[in-house]
Amino acid sequence: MRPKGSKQNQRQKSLSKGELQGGLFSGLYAIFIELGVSRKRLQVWQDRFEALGGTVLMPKAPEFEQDVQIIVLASHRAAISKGFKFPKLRFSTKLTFLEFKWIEECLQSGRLLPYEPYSIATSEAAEVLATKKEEVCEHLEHSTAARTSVSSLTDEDISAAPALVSKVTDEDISASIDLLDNKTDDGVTGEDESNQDSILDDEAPDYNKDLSRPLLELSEIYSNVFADEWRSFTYRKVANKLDKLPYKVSNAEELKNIQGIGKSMIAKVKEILSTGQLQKLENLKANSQVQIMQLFASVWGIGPTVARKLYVAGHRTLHDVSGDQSLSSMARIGLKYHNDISQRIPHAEVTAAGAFVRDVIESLCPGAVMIVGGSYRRGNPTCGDIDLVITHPDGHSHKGLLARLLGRLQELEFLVPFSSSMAESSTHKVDTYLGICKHPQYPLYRRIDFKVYPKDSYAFALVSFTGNDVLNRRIRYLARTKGYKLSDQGLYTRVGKHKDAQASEVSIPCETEEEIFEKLGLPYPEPHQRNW
DNA sequence: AATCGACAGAA
DNA sequence: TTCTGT
DNA sequence: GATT
Ligand SMILES: O=c1ccn([C@H]2C[C@H](O)[C@@H](COP(=O)(O)OP(=O)(O)OP(=O)(O)O)O2)c(=O)[nH]1
Ligand SMILES: [Mg+2]
Repeated sequence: MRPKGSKQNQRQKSLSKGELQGGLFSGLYAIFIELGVSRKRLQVWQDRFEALGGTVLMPKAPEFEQDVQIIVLASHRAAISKGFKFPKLRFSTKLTFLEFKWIEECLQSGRLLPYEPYSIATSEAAEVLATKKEEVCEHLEHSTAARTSVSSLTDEDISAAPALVSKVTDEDISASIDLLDNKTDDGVTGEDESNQDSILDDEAPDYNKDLSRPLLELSEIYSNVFADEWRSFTYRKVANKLDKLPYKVSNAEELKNIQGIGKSMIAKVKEILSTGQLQKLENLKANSQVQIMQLFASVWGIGPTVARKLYVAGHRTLHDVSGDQSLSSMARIGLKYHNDISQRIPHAEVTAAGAFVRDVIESLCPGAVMIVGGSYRRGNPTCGDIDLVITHPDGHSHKGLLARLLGRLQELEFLVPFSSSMAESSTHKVDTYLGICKHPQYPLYRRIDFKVYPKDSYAFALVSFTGNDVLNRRIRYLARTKGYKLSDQGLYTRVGKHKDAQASEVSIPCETEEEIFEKLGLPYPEPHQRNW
């Protein structure tokens, strides 16, 4: 559904055959000659070529069933004779030799450009016919990994210009309560509810929305359409950063010294500043495949892979999709409640939902602790979903609690029946349930997450579930560089020096969030300061 | 060219 | 494993 | 995409 996590590192696609019609490159076959360009760059082009309907063939001896036109992309003429073995084809296959520049500009403009200014004259016959075959290299390989830019939009010159960041020092609103303290209270204890939607965020950095919005949109497209999670992630990080600046950026050069913002981003900011938009983004948004895939991927349970699969299968609307039998149960529910789920949840409603669940927990398991985490705990005015973290101070009563809780909530018709992990058992330390709920006094169905942890993991779980995701990834990365492994269940030391290495079965105990940040050498950030 | 968090759950 | 999700 |  959404971008967020970086999912797997490697491959993702491996969808079936050539498309029908629809994609920018649908029906086209191309061979990329990896000479004169970095592998990474090549990979980017191939991925996008396929993402938009094209089929990538291997340089060595491709074979086809029909007469098809094949485009051979290379950096220059010499690369062709050196890196391309003219295949002996059984059918008359037309080969068109083009410079990489062609696909680069096609991608940039979002249109299928004519071959003309890009064709490469080959010494041999421009067309090669043959009568032999080699091996089939349909495209079952597809390795995918990290990629790099392709951009090259407006130039990006840079000059010097200081401009410091600074920031917004805020004071907290919420108190941090970390289990252990309550206990005697009246059963289930809540926590910092920065009550009454009075979350007056100190600063209202709306200064650079016009800059961050387009970048965020690009982030979504890179994730949903191109499955390029890393690129998507950095676009999102930069967008967040711009949102937090306490001043309005009027000159892209001001961003030069901010870490995490490189020349490509500066160039884009520059373009937005001068033209009011990003041509690259506008082109993508104008592409129907992009629009449709984004729509599909906006459904909870549908990611870039399935979105593309559905598109290739010929689906063009959510109604089409709803009839597809291949949908996972999660996607089915995501589709059913798509309209409601798409709505943001007001702070007050999250508070009410939390209270509702808290009461049920209390009746089921006195003494249990529940905290509403996620963006709610960070004090955001609206939330995308409801995140609940549950544990029990006695160290064992949490076991089996989730199943009972879910059962009860369904009886009360708060939870929509949906077998996620309903069947408890759980082989892990953490019981997780992702589902849909509706508070009796509110009209819309909402996404809700439950996570039940043993008390020893509670502080870690709280940090993890409070996020945001960028913070989680950053501090975990930091932990790794310091010889630790941080997760939502503990902080572990790594055996072998720095690189690789693993283990440490036992976590370094931490009772509070403060302890965790302290051990990482970080100043403690209040929940509302964790919107990294 | 390598790295960019760590994990749960469904299929 | 792959995909999607947190 | 950014950083090392
Ligand atoms: O990819 C992710 C997504 C989430 N989380 C953690 C941090 C996050 O704060 C928490 C809850 O996730 P959610 O997706 O609900 O994000 P949120 O921060 O609550 O934002 P919102 O729900 O408003 O979209 O889980 C991650 O570590 N990685
Ligand atoms: Mg949330």
